[in-house]
Amino acid sequence: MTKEEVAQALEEIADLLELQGENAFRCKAYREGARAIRGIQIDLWEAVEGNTLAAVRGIGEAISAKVATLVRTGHLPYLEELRKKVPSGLLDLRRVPGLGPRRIKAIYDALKIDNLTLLRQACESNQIAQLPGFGAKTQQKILEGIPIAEQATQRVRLDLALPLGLALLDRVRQLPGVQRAELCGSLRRRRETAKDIDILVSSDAPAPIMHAFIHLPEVVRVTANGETKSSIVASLLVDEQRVTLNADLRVVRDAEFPFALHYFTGSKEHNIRMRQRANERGWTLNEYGLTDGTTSISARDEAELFAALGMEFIPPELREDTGEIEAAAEKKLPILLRPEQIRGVFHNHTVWSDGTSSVLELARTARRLGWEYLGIGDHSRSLTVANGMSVEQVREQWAEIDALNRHWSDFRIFKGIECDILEDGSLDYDDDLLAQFDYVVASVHSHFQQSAEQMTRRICRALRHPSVTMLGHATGRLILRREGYKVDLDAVLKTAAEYGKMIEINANPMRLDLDWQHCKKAKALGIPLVINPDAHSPGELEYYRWGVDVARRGWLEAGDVFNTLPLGEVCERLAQCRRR
DNA sequence: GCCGTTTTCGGCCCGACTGTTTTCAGTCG
Repeated sequence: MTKEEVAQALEEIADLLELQGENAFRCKAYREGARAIRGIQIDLWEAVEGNTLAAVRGIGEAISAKVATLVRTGHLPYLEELRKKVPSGLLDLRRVPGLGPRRIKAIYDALKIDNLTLLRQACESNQIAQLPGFGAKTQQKILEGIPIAEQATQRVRLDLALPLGLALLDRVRQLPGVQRAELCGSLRRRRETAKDIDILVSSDAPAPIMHAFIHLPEVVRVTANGETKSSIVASLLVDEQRVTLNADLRVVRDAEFPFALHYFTGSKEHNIRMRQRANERGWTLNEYGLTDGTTSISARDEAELFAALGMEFIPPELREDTGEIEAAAEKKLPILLRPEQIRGVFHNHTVWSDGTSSVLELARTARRLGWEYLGIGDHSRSLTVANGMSVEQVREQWAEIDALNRHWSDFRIFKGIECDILEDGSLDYDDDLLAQFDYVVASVHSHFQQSAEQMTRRICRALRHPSVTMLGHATGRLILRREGYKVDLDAVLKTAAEYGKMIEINANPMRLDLDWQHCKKAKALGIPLVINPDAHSPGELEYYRWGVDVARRGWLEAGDVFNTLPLGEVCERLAQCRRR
């Protein structure tokens, strides 16, 4: 049992106790326990055997005993008993925004509703609004939240799906008889979420490959098994989280591979336009080839396929029919940003607020990544839940960074802040202090439910502040979990352009915010984008790669992204921003 | 369930918001 699995078991206990109406602090204690388990530095097995678990803050006698049982046996009778008492569907209801444990329990006790389908029916027949403590508005909110909850159970975030896809691809590539193999579909295009994994293989002998595929160790169920196509349900631990997804394998002959690769990569909209283009030239394009009915055009790879239609190679990330076909025909596609062009990042958290490591630990990792600079942007004072920094702490942190900066001549730590944009668009410290940071990331962390007008006015006001350098996570969305706040992003972009402000691509795979669609708009307005991992630990600095994917989908080139600049130019530009 | 120079019982972060109420419960961050 991994720490993560133990932590998830404790969280499940918390969820189930909550749904039973258990004392909220008792539930919270299990959540704290889960957090503590995730945070312990030593090996879990050693901690259990050495009997040191109960000494960890947040873990007492009861939880350490349960963890010991879990680690030693892989089971926990207490949890299994709880599961029997609480219908499993109630956990799905927790995904509905605005539905917490108490309302779920109330709904279940009154109407025996234990799944999303029954919940929708009850809303539609006006039964929820009749319950004490509920009303028409609550019922409407629940009804609107059900699709979000359903979606959350169907799609999987890219950062979880891609490792599973790559693991399967790696297995497939090892199989005898496989000539070429690639991931296709939304994973290849690097969409934010995936609903399945598509793998394409070329081979002259599909049968043994099919057989091997459905017997891979990751397979938990076989849903289809034909001569050239098989479907499975695959499962893998990714970052200690269990990820389960459908996966399809298609086998074609090697001459067909480029056409099939293009076809199965999509998007559907892109493919339709490509087939239209082929038709205009008297050709037919499908997954097996490009032909005029009598002769077929051969292509060794996708580039030759595009060339046959008079186009540049279109990188998979651009294949959304948002202008890439026309640009490729005119040979005007952008030269997309590459991960190795990133030279540093801003907006990262340390133990000064809610991060897990010191400034020094983050800086060491940044240097190992080959970067020239690292920006620290801890939380500002209002965000007490994230241990936001007081003015005194800000000054202490500056002293620490100044001291560290004396160690390196080829590396620089910038003194930044992730400053809360308060309810009215003012900032969280006075102007004098703000002016002394190397840069300021301004972010919204409160009053999410303001009207679009209020929120837009609020963010635009913050952007006009002379000390603000860049806007953090522009919409606050959490992928598959929470919609962003209502805001007129076009107006925000316009203001950013007008006042010379940058906009962050928050590369945390749960956020990816600014999204790729708006990156394109920002680029058109000449707004510099900044890829920020929003790291809360050294390992999370690597999140920047997900931000590069967003940038690529947003047509960004190195010149559009601020943190591709070398240290000297970054210093100059930040100084310029402060003088304005 | 956890914790302890307010301590072994009685707190536990808390303010804002929404929708439901007519003073408050539930949810969220």
